[in-house]
Amino acid sequence: MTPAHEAHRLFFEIGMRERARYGQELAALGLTFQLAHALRLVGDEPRSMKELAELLVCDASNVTGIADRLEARGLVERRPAEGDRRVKLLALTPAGDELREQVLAIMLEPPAAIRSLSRDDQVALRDILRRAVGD
Amino acid sequence: MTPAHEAHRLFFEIGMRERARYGQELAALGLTFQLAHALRLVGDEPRSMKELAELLVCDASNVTGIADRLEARGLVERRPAEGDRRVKLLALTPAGDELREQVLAIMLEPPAAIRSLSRDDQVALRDILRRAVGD
DNA sequence: TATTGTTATACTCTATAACTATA
DNA sequence: TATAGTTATAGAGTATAACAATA
Repeated sequence: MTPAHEAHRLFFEIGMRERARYGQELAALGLTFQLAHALRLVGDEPRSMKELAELLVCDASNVTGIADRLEARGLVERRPAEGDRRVKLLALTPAGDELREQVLAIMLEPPAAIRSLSRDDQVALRDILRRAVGD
Repeated sequence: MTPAHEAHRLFFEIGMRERARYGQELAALGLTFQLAHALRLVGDEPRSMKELAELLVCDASNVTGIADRLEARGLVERRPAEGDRRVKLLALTPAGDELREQVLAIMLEPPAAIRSLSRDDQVALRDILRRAVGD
């Protein structure tokens, strides 16, 4: 097994653990991954439904339901856009903004596997991953 | 942003890209991630439904449907287990074994981000990830 | 009584296609 | 005609609860 293959295997293993961790923690907030992800994206700035579909990499028809579920919980609201009456913008409510902060805390928390590394290893890992994504 | 946080962000980014890549490639084989994952796990050795549920980290009731879909496509078969007539073992058919090989080729292929690294970086990444998962 | 697998039910995520109201 | 959003529909993944067969 090459170093690249073994690195990938370990990468995948850590990723699966993470998926389980934040899945559980988001569920404790009553959120699925998709809803949490949408909440993150809407929070950066108000988004049209179409924009959100592109950011979520899903068909536009799904965004109706995602927005419905977020809106039903009072986390976002649909607003008319200026200049084009077809467009609706999704914007966070105060409650949505508050919950989004908790989502960010969960999603941005480094995995235990990374936290367990020495400071030097964390820096080396960051530098290698920067090169990997082509910085 | 700490090195651990940035490493996590980059890690997550590579993971999302990978998810999209193998999602597409598995779809070309007519498989979802869950079905492909189940096929991988069954292939190592015949598994009882309960075992498979544990390995997939899902409720046992889901495995009935997963097994149904794989069986409908002739990829696995249910076999009686010896010694306990409640238990059914899932085993690969020859067609399932063949498709599983293609699944493994897709899932074990290192991400482009890792392949693009120098040999030294690949080795360093592997070693750091080994330490991260606690080897 | 407890366990294995199944069924029934319900919710979410996903895509495609058809529809509406705008542009 | 084309686009933004919706609705209808269908399949897959998920969980809970109730059930049959077996232990």
